[in-house]
Amino acid sequence: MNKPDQKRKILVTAALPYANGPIHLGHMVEFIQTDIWVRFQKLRGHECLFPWSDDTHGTAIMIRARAEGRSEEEVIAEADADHQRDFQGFQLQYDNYGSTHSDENRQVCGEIWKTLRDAGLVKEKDVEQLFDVEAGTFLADRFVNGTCPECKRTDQAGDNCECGHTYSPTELIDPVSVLSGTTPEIRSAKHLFIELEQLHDFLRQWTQSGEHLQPEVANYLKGHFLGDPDSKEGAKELRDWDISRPAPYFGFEIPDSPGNYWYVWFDAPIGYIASTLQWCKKNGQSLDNWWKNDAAEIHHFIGKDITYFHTLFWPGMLKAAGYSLPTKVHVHGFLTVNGEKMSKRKGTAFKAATYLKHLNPAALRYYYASKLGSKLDDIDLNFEEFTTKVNADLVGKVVNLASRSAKFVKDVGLSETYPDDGGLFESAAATGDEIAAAYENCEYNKAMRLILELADRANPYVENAEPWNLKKDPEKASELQDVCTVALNLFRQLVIYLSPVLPDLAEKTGALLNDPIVSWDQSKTPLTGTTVSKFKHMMKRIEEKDVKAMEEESKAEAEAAAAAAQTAATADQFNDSGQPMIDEPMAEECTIDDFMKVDLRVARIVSAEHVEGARKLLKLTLSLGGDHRKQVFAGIKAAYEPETLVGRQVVMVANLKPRQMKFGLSEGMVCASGPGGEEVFLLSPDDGAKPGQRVH
RNA sequence: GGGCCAGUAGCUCAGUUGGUUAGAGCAGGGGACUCAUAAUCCCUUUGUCGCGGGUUCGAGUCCUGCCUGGCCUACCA
Repeated sequence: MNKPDQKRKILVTAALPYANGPIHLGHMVEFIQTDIWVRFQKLRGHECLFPWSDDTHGTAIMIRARAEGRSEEEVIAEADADHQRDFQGFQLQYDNYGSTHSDENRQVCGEIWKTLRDAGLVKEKDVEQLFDVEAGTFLADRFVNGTCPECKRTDQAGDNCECGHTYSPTELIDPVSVLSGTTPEIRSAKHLFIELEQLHDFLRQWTQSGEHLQPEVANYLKGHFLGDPDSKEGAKELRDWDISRPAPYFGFEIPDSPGNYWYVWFDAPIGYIASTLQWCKKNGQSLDNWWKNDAAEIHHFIGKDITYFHTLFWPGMLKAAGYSLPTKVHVHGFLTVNGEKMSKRKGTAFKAATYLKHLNPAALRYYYASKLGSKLDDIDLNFEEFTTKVNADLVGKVVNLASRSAKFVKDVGLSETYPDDGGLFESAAATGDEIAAAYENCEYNKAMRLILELADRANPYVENAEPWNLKKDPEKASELQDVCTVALNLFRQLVIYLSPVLPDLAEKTGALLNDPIVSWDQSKTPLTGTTVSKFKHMMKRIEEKDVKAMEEESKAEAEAAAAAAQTAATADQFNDSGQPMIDEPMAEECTIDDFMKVDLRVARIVSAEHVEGARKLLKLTLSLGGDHRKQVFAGIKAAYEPETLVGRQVVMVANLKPRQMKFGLSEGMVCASGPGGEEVFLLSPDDGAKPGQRVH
């Protein structure tokens, strides 16, 4: 299809990491897979662009921001920084890193939306959904628990029960909002839908052509969604896709539908385009050159869980909006750890950052490469295998070639002409096409196998040539140089083949032989006549203690998180630190009369605002019920966003003598604990307390 | 419940359109070497190819039933 000597224009994407959490080694399977493919294409001399982005919208981010008392923008900015730090740690080579909460994304979403409207694909329908009155939000399924209408099991998820039944959250018996613990009410709201069925014929043709998808994936779509017009059951109708959410929602408001927002799955994949647009602006290119150009290929790398979105909605949207369709969607399986599903609770959902503290990114890149094929099978991270594989293959076989021969030619460099090596170099060069095909088809495991077979031929060559004996005889100096020239060339050839996986090793090899590795074609011609630098260690062996240290740390993180969650949820942990009492020792004994002098009252915050010029203060208006209002300046600016405080009940000192402050009169104090700054924790009464009630 | 995928040596996997005694790496056993990060090289043990039927001159490979595991099952991000 594509001749190897033809320069291709390739746009590659990986799934956009969600801004609601850290990157773990499961994510890294896909990101490393994508990065290897991108580096491979560049090495082959193709023009390859990898625009990437955080995925930032949706209810989950909104809820999290509220819970943490800060803005969504703060939450996603922090996630963005954390994600990119991890990606750089793993040597991922993306060209642009955007955000789905960007101007570019809003713009492209708007343009695509308009074409969908104009094409008559959008329709409105009323949807009944559970609404949490206290939290003031509609509840996505996962934010509701209740009793299964079928088997009456209690405490089941909003859309399915462990008995296997699926239902709508509105059918739940005794539904409870997991946000507030209150009983939500059913409310009807207008939603916007895309009538995907209008694109049925196109989607069948596109998914079943055999060009764009792995056969299992095409099969899955046919069996599940599209049906088969030639079968007994016939074609199935594609359901309408609900792409709007009513306010409040963190996302983009739909321009022609005020109060409604695009569902995160509408704007997330458009983030691929928006990130490309950002890159184009910086580099003076036209977006259409990538996204509306038949000569440009588009490749998506995704996990099998999001197949549906990328193989039906996404091509449907692109088609309707006049953009290029994906050339290929590459779907991969999940990561298991030591044969089991990753578990945050058990601490086997290793964070990328935790891994990087203890281990070399190259090791994981190689290990994943050696396991990844073109199928959807899950791959397993087994640390014993990981250690032996990296040590035996990379250090023992590949790097060893350089480490056992480079120092013999440090002073003389490589021979001027490439010596007779019995055809080793040439046959390994011939294997290059097969290795390249394996990379191209995402069969990295096959590529690694082929490369290691070559390494298994190179080491015996050195063994038989015995350079360490040649060294002893000054008359055999040129023979020694020749043997090492062969060994180093075989080594360099392997490193070129491995360079998409191990960019770091490629760079060090370039430095050793004073000829940087920049192109796949360098594997076809031996390097001669260059000087050879002093050999330095290129890759460290993996030590068991480092693996153990990472496992321990991850386990400790998991336990700490679990303990924190439990303390918060049930206050059932009595192993609290003694530090606060040390920081602030007990005050002098007081009498009940002393205490009664202080009039503590439940109050509701009815307004909260920033005070211009104040560094620490927020201005609060507190209601004690009826028309009793108090104005209070509280030093909690660093810990709370004003919007999150409104409506909240707190405990205040109501009879405190008013005090004239720089910004106005303060008529009381809100009770809070903590040392100050960001560490301030307001006191709140339990549910049922009423503003104005005295605290005894 | 329905669907997709997988099940080959202790472990990780290769086995092309069915064709001779089923392969590799790691691990295990024995030996060699000492240039190299206890690295390397040579030799070597191990299989009811998940189970049962069927098609065929011939099945790991095709069909079928079952068992086991992973995943998916659209308003979940």
